Amino acid sequence: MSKKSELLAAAELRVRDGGYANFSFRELASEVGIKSASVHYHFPTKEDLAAELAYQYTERFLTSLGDPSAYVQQGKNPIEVYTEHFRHALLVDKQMCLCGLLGAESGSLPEKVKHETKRFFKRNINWLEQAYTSLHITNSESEITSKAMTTLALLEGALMISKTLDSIDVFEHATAAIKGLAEIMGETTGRKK
Amino acid sequence: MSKKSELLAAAELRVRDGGYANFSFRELASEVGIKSASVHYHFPTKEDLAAELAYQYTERFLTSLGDPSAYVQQGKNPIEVYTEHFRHALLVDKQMCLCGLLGAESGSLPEKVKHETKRFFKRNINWLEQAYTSLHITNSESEITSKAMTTLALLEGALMISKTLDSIDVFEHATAAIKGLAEIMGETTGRKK
DNA sequence: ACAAACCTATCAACTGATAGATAGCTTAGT
DNA sequence: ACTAAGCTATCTATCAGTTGATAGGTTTGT
Repeated sequence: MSKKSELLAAAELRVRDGGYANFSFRELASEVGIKSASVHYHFPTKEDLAAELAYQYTERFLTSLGDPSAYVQQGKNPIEVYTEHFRHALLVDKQMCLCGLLGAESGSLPEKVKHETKRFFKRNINWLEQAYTSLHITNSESEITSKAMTTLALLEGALMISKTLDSIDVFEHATAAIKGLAEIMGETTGRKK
Repeated sequence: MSKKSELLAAAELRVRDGGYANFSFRELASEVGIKSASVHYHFPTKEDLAAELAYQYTERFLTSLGDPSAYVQQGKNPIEVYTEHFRHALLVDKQMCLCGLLGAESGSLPEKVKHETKRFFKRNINWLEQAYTSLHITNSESEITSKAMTTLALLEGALMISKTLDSIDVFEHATAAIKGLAEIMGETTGRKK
């Protein structure tokens, strides 16, 4: 692994724990065994480093997710695959979603970093829309968008609260609610039961 | 307003924008017109200041919410009252929920601050449980807990994402889903349709 | 010869925190 | 009524530490 990617890995741990302010060039440098001035060779400014971190995090996340419709063809539910990624963050990584944390701080984030954070959410909503479309349970596009956004918001919120309370309860209830989303929304949006 | 509460007000704006690291004693001091050393008179350490901020935020939030069952008696839905509080943060304050942000950072927060943040969430879940109980739509206690946790997670997540994307869309879809929660959960938990 | 990857040394700025002084108010003792 | 003691809220001055960033030099591989 190159020093550059070692730096990003070290930064990721810190940002997912405490946000943008929770890492310094000196810390990262000493962790990977170089000097702080050398970090500036790879990343001109702190803003650049964090922006690239968020960019690569997004790419890795989406690559790992793969193609939503492929899961359906295998008889798997892509939404369950998606929730498993968040469960992994909570139980294995024991860390926040990088962009969940950056998003919360977005009000005081450098422009490039905020831009990459937005990109993460847009891409994720898009993936979830494709997933719900592939499941072809509901018809209207607005219902699909609604489910996609609700799913993402629920997972980000549940991850944050479960991590804070040191208990998986909120997360488990949230994912149970997502499983019910398919039947739910059809009932309340438009059609009255 | 006393200097102490002015300091807390100034700190709140900054923390709700960028988290624990986004305020300094000097900034607060100069904003309220005293010197940074004097801030230590009111709050021995930064940790103490942030902990008191989170404590008072929680008290103010719950006081403002009032008694959930009282709304039911007035023919109002306390869950809608609750979601309005979050909508106010998004559209009027244009800020995060203080504890939503601190919760995201909880991995690197001083102990006292993390404790107060946990307290916020526990109290809010409790309030929502009372609210869903007062509505007596569903019966089982675990269904009520599930709805309470899901509602909170959804609102915290939706607020964060809507703020980041600079669009109310995610928030609107999330609150619509909460309105559907009553009918939803009964369908999916236990009873099969 | 050249460039990528690193170094040393240093900068100005900012951080939380402390020590010690002061002015003004309140209270208790006589 | 006067004073001594103590509290509240602020100040000046300063500390040691950290921060992101820069200029310019060195090493290493091709």
